[in-house]
Amino acid sequence: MITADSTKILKFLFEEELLSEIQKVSQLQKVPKGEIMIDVGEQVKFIPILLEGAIKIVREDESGEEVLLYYVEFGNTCAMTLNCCLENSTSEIRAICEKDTSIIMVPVSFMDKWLVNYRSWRNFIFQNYQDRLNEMLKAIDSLTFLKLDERLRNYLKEKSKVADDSTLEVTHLDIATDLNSSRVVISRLLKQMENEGEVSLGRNTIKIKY
Amino acid sequence: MITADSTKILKFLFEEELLSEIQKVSQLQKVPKGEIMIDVGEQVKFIPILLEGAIKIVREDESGEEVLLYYVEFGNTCAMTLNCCLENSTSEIRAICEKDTSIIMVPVSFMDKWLVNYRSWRNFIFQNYQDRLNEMLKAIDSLTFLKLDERLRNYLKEKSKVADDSTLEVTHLDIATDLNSSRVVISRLLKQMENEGEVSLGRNTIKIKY
DNA sequence: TGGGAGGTGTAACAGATGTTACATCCATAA
DNA sequence: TTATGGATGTAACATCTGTTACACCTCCCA
Repeated sequence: MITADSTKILKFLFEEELLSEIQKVSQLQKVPKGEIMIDVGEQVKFIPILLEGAIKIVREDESGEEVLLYYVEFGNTCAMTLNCCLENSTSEIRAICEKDTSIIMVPVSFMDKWLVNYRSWRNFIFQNYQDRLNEMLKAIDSLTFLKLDERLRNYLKEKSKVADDSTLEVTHLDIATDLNSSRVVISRLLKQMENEGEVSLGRNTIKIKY
Repeated sequence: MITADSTKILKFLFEEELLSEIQKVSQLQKVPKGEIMIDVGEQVKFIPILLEGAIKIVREDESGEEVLLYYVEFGNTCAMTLNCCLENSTSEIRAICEKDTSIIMVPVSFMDKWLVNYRSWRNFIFQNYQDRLNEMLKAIDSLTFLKLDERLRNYLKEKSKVADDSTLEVTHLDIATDLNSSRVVISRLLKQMENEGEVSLGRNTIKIKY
């Protein structure tokens, strides 16, 4: 059970009746920046809907190497997570809070009933599957068709959009991890970009110039 | 309208009543091997369900470079296509018949109604979204974490599985296109694999040895 | 029968990315 | 203040992948 106020900001997504159902059965969770919300191999038994903040979704292989898949933002849920809710399997991905974040957690058991009863719920679920598929496609495009320097540019742009700030607090190693590259390579490319006047670099900060 | 026989082989997926609805409103389409079923930028107004054969799904960028995403086989549909059915947008991908193929084409307009009325339809749709997301994840893993030689091995294995034949009819150029690489590189790697006894090569054929 | 198109083999080279090694700088805790 | 760990800069080199060029083969059609 959560307060009616929490759900009110989702009223652009769901009708009044569904909102009050959500309010009755869900829990509110606040997770601070940097914390791991869901890790690879964990069971997930709730559908997370993001009220505030942003979540970074990354994929990890057996040897511990990572790659960033996409971000989940306000009013969205993570379809990769729906996946393992429904199949009762474990998470294929890691979800890390990119900012301080509030989430509504809806028990999986309501999924099917609401699909039948609420058109807005159906729309919500399908819209999310579609968005996630499109994000995955973007990731594949980037990995397949772009050189690392272009991937880096896109990464910085995207991260700056999510943070809503043209100055990023991030280390070269962080970036290397997200792009599955190495720190030296990222430093090299960033220095090049600085020389071209695209960014200015400082300790733990990158300022993007337009 | 199609024959009842055509839908009967889907009875492991749908209940009797839904099967007869599908039969009433759908069309059967046969597409020969090699033909493009759906191309990038096309409108799609039906949900394709595969009765027979296999379909290769590839992504293309602006400059005409390609990469193979995954195969769709018997009893499945292509969630990337559902995508553009529902959004009324155009296809982000190209679907090419890998074998002679029969498809049931269900008009999009029934999608929502059946979601409400048939649990088996809901399961079908969600299972397909999940399968596609997992395929996309596999593609990302492969692109991110594997060297080209391993990607090539996986490619040959997968293609042989879909063809149900350990001898593939394929040129080095075909493979290079699917993996977004170049013919010379693929020839080089294949020759290496032949020297290691993993495959034997002939004109237009690759035989996989275990 | 001759010739062209497409498929394959191979060498030499180029460019992008990853690795290793080491220097320096900064922030902070002891 | 000093010591320590993390962040960054840079050089030298290794490796993987792509490119260009050319030879030769097979198939098929004019």
